[in-house]
Amino acid sequence: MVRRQEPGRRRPTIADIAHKAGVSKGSVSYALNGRPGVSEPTRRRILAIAEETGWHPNRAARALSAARSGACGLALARPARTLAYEPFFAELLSGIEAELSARQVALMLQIVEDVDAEAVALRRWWAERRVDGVLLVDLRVDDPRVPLVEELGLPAVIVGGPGPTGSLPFFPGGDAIGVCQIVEHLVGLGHRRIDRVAGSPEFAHTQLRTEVFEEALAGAGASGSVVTTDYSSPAGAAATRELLARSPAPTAIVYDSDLMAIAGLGVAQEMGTVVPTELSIASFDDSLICGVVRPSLTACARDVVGYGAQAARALISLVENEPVPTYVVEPPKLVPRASTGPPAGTVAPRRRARPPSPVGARA
Amino acid sequence: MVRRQEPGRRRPTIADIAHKAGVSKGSVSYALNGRPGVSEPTRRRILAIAEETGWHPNRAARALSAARSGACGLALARPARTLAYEPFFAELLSGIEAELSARQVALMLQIVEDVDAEAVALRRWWAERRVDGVLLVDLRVDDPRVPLVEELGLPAVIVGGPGPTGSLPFFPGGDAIGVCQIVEHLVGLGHRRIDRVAGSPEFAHTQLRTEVFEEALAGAGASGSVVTTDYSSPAGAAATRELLARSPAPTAIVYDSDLMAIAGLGVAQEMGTVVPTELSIASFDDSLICGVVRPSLTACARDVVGYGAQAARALISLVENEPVPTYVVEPPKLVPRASTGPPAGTVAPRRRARPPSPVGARA
DNA sequence: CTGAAAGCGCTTACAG
DNA sequence: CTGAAAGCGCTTACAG
Repeated sequence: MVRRQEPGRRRPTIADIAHKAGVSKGSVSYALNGRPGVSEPTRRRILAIAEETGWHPNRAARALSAARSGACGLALARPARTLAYEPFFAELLSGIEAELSARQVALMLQIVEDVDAEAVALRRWWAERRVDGVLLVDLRVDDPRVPLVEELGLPAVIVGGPGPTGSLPFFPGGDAIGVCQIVEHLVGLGHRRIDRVAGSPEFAHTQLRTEVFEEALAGAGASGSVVTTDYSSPAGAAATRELLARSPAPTAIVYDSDLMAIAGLGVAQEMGTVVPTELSIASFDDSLICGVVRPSLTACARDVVGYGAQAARALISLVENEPVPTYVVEPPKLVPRASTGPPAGTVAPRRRARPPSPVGARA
Repeated sequence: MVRRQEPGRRRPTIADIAHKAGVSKGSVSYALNGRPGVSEPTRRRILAIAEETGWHPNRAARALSAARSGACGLALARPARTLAYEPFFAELLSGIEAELSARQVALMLQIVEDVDAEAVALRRWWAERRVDGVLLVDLRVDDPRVPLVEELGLPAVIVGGPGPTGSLPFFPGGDAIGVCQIVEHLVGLGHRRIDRVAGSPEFAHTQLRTEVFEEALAGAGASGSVVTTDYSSPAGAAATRELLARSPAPTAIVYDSDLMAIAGLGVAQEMGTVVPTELSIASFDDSLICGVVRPSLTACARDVVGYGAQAARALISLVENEPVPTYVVEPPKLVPRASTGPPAGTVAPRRRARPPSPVGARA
């Protein structure tokens, strides 16, 4: 076979090292992988030559013989610009990336149309041996990916999953605790009519939030309804308009994402509804934006970077057949800001807005 | 050789297909790759079997024989959470990802400490044949990566580069035009003392912006100074404090990133400096945040997602030895908002702030 | 048009 | 401790 002539420098192989060291390729491989089967002096000589020639293993060759690709996959069925607009995913990716990079594991990231396309991507990665394992986010009720990875024997970890699903390790995203904290906060301020602008109902975490939301309201003697959306700003705006037009109107609205909360705040201001005097607004995820918009937004802050990092670490352990480490992330924390206050007509004292520059201390 | 027993389903290989079709592996390879050398009926039979068995090429095997990894690399010397906090990178990555995903090309992404670590990563990727090419961002003056990739013969494309560097295709990031637009806008409003809070001076695009900024000021008979930072919020805040304490104080400050502009706005508000009456603020990149902060921020909007997509496409062409497509991105566009106005004492009419919810229309 | 074979660069049992 | 060899799953010149 004749190879296409490559431009650029030639890469040394173990054959080159074996030749220089006067030993076989097998010995070189043993030495380089720290395995028994070579004498200490030989090992040192081989390592020195590898070092001085700048040898690194050809990943394709190693993957082919070791049946290990050194990559993990994440297929995401969200709009293409989600990475740019949803802080949640940028943060999650940041955490995943840090963990994988540190271990020289590559990430296959693919943005697709829908769940079915996700399954297609997973199956192809598996068939191509492109990845050693996958991260599953945005779990759906009866998600087809779960039985698929189980059938294929493809190591997988669920991130931000609502709870145990099939045999897969799952890493909860703090949705239940977060919703409780927000409702408690609002109820504590005196609200009894609290609506929620939710994300896509197809996602299991949306359903979990809804269940917890309704239970929490009932438990507190409050009421409210849930409008689901596709997470887009326009949908968040439309839902807000709809809720504010109802009678009786809610005195507080909870949003499933910062993007929608901002859109909702804009609608309220357009409609002349004063926040928080006439309407309290609370949001999820506490991205940078919550602290700088006026009024600043009360939000539930989750350690999303931590979720990503821990899930990635767990997946690596799973792939290596090591015990999956225990999940330790910061619990969600409610950050009260200027967008929530007692409902109109209440005598409870107004909280003061926080100083105007919480931003400077963040990055 | 005995393989580790893999759990899960067995993946079909071309040998399986050859066996089922009663032909040689070579014929299967030709048929599957759409090459001459097989009769049409045979080809169809082979394709049907591949389809029905769910065959996909083992990427490692293909990479090993074709000397092509099917991956591109991006090493980034920025703080670990940059992806989460700097909208520029999330948007760039979003564009790159969309383009690569569509062509089944993987992305190796690695966040490292400094330029030297970037070079180490590139060299390792090259030696491991991990990537077929790399994207170079945050180009520095006399960047060591340029001679390195040239020496290695590693296909590379510069993204957001200031201009031609070595033999590499470069994709300018609109820095010069953007700075001009901002200065023109401010000068047009009557400002004559305009300072700038810049990013890291080590980056070539920072230097380019500085040159253009100073020329533009001089050309307009205005003056001002530049303070460089590490792009962090605290640094942006500190620089603002320093500039506002000077005498004469600037009537306008230009920021190199939204993150720093927001921090600067916070400082101004803390110091009781009214924006835009006493101080105009303009920023770069126009992320979501610019439209929702109060006052909303005048910013130069660049098509960062487009930069990423085009650079990725160009890199793929380069790797495939095809002609690199022409660069066509939206030019930067100044988006005037409420944070800029005539300097105090000017009689020019105040512009009105835009309606409060430009956000709802965006996502 | 088709088959048999070599080769990509590793890993790893198996003999010496 | 060391070497020779087979094998991972492809691609591709070379003979028939």
